[in-house]
Amino acid sequence: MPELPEVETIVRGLRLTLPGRRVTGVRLGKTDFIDDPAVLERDLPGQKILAVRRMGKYLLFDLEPADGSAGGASLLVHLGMTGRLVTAAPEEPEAPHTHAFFALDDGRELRYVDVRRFGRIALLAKDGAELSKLGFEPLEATEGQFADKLRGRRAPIKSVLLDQRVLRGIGNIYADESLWRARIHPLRLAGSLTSNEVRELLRAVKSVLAAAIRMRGSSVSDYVDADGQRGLFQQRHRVYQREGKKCSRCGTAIERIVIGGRSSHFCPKCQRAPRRARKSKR
DNA sequence: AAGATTACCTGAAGGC
DNA sequence: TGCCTTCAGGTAATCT
Repeated sequence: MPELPEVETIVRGLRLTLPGRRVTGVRLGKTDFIDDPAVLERDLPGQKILAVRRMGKYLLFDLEPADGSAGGASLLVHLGMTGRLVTAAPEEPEAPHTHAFFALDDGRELRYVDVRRFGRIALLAKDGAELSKLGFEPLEATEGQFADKLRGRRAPIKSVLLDQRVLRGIGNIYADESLWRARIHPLRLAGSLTSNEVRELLRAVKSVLAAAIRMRGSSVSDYVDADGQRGLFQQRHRVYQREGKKCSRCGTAIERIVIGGRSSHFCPKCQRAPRRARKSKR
């Protein structure tokens, strides 16, 4: 599923061709995941793509109106679980579940494909409050900023890592992998982490995200980048979807539990359970 | 009001 | 073989 490293890889790919292109037409299929389809069809054609950016797991295409005025709107795309953005020649057959076609002035098309339609497309006005609730960009956050976000929170650290208001862009894969690297059990209450643990966790988050970006993301189910290429970081996963396999540090079998409705993978030896959650052992 | 739970959606996988 | 159930999870809505 597309998390920060996957979205970053897609953004870097789209940046090679999209800036400077003008959208010449919009064609939509199913629209139940689009904020206001009529507005998109009416207002997007004619606008020029100035830049392609990422905020957490969101892609943002900064736009300039046809008349060159300073409109400052942006096209927002979230890939949900199964969303894909690909460029194609108009005559190329469309993949199943292709729900949006954006024709470009170089004769090509940007297409949005999404089996489950958990994604989102919206046209944002300039300075919309839309993304203001997002937390820090993980690769730029400081230890102090991260610590402030964790202070007093009584939810499991696993759930807090998934909370986009804390650090934006982390999903289930990188939450589990970060906690393993930092040797912190996913059920630990976020506010109970020591300052050493907070520091180690942020270091782990940054190193795992950076490594995943270098390997062009994780292709677990159906993620591919803007060129249709799979990522490679799934080869480096230490716990995610490795239940029953040996921990690469200590050889103990990886376990899976459900936290907040999400599966969580960890090493029961490297990541010591809080007292409250420890199973009685004889 | 933070934390927990559920709905949304479809295809893959497993059970029988 | 085929039908049924379960699972995957990002986010928003709904609960407690």
